[in-house]
Amino acid sequence: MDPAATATLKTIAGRIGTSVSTVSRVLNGRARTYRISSETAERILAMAKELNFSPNMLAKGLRLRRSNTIGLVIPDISNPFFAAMTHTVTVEARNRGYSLLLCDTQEDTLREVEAIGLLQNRMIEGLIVLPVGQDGRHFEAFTSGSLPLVLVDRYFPYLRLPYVAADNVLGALQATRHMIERGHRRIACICGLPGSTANDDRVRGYRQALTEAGIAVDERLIAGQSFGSQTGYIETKLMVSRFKDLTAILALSNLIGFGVLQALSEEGISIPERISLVCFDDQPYSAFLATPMTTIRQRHAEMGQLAVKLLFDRIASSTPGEPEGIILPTELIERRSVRDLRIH
Amino acid sequence: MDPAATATLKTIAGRIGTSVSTVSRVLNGRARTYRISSETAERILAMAKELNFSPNMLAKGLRLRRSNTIGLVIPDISNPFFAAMTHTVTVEARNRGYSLLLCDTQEDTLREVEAIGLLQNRMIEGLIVLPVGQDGRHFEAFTSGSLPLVLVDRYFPYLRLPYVAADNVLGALQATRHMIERGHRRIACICGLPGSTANDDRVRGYRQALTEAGIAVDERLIAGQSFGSQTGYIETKLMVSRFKDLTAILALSNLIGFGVLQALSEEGISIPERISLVCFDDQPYSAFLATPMTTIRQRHAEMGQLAVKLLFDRIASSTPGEPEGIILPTELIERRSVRDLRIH
DNA sequence: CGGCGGTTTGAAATCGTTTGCGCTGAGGCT
DNA sequence: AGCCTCAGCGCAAACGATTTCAAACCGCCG
Repeated sequence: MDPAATATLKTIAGRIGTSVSTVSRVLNGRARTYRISSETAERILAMAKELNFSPNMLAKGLRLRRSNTIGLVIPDISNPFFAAMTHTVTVEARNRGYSLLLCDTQEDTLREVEAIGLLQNRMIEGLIVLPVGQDGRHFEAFTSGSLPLVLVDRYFPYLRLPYVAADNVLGALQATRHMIERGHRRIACICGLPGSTANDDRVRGYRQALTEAGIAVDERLIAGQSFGSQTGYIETKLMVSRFKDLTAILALSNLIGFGVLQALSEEGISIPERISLVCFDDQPYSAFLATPMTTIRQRHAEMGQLAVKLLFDRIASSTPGEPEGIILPTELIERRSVRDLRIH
Repeated sequence: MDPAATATLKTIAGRIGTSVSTVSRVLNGRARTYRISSETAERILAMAKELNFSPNMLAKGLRLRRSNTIGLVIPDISNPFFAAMTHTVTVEARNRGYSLLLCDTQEDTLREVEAIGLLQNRMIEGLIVLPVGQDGRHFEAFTSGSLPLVLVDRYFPYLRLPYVAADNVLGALQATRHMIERGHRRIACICGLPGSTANDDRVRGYRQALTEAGIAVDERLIAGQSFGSQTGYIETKLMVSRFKDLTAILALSNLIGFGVLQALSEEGISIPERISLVCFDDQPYSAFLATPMTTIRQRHAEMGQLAVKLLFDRIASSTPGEPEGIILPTELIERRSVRDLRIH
């Protein structure tokens, strides 16, 4: 019924009356170089097709010490930003004949460490990690280049590892300047995971924009501990009740943005009339929101493609070379969630 | 520096001065049953820890004929509906000690077939597929139960295979009835991939609701060929220009909904004043759209969990038993995108 | 007729694990 | 003394593929 499940080199060899070596050589297209008679070769090919043979990748991987597999470790696939990245990575990997082992760490460093260990046992040839980002010690082992690794979105400046990330400082600068130019002075910054470059760079951009405009940074206006929507919700509730003079919010992720939206809507605060808002991560729905959202676009498709390219470059060349860090510019997508305070 | 990469049973055996068999047995916790002296066992354990040993899963899989891996085949991870599903599947798989091989078929049956073949070579122990759904012939081989498979979201009624899906007929019924009850008679249905149960059942529900209300089904009001946003965009443009008496649209997916939104916004048609809209798939952003969207919620988290449960039940029990089909009810989430024509 | 060269193929080792079976030596029983 | 039992472990064969080394066969030359 299904000999496919069990057809092996030996099966073919047995039926043809030849040895496994010959079969292997023919099936790997080495018939010529090993001078297998074309008659034998054809019979083997025919039989392989008939039995619907395809090689056991485990055995192959064991022998060849390579598995044709790469690993992808990601904090949370249900986040559309990560999902988009995953999409391009799977497709690119497939195009190169590689399979993809996926781990979702749920934004938990411990699970991240576990996942990476697990993947290594599976003899993956390369690893793309979107790290949780607070702690990077478990990546030190990779600086030797034993297993190609590329970091995406968040990275560790003190580790010599290739990465591709968005220019988070620039993004926050663009967002904050945009609001300042429109007359905003009291701007809250609702943050993600402290310690991650994605967060800290954004906060730095925010501070810088304020400072260069001669506005004192009010530390109480900087709050938040994670990239989830709860952070946005809670911090917004607190902010609007505490600081009546607040006119704008910078949300450091799309999920945080949701929380802000929810809280503002519950409080009956309208955007942008009472509070202006800029969110990180442009999304398909951003334009269709009640107030079309002004956002900072990160080029996630390009990030994914670059990560794959970087990774396969390293897989291909045995000499790793200098690890590159690629920073992609961000872009401000202006819609209607920022009010111009100068008019009126 | 990193002996981890190369530590093997042999390494440990060599250092301790014992045989690999003993090491294997101890490391598998079989010390007692094989009567290994506790002294030897402890030395082995200690050495394993020291060398940071962890077994080569390829070799293990080859020998044991099981890889501790399952496969997930999905049309498009960047679609939030699928992303949410993927999230629960990865997490559940991990909780059971399994890894996850992921394939994105880009809604292409050919790639789907390829992907499934590839995964089988990797000796996966089970497979969850969200099929493209038009053609299911390549699933026939699985009805024998050789490799546990569960279908999600779309399925094939003529194949005896376990599946978990939403009650699409019900969903469309709920949506269409909702609109009819509010006085709508001319309701367009913008469809996804014809031939897939997800699409066809929804269309059936739409027809049924119309029929039971005594409204003649106008075939020209049923259009669309794919679940993507372009379908929504194009068909909406055509519909509104052709049928001036149209008062409502049923969009059979969240992506189609985006297209509808875009087209309507370009045409300057307001929701729900001129046109009412109900979309399949409730999303986090649905409530925050310009017009909070009335949607049909499918319980994707439950679907993912059930799929995993079904799959592991089949993996665990060698006797497959009757394949179960599980249909999850849908739920209408009423917001404000449907106008009540009876008032006013 | 021995050896050589070219052609076609096979045997066997290897990758890292697991596991059925059997070996060895000590002690006890008759 | 002979035999059995049992603790404690090792040998070797798998799993399915790749690859090195060399064998077998042929014709042909000297």
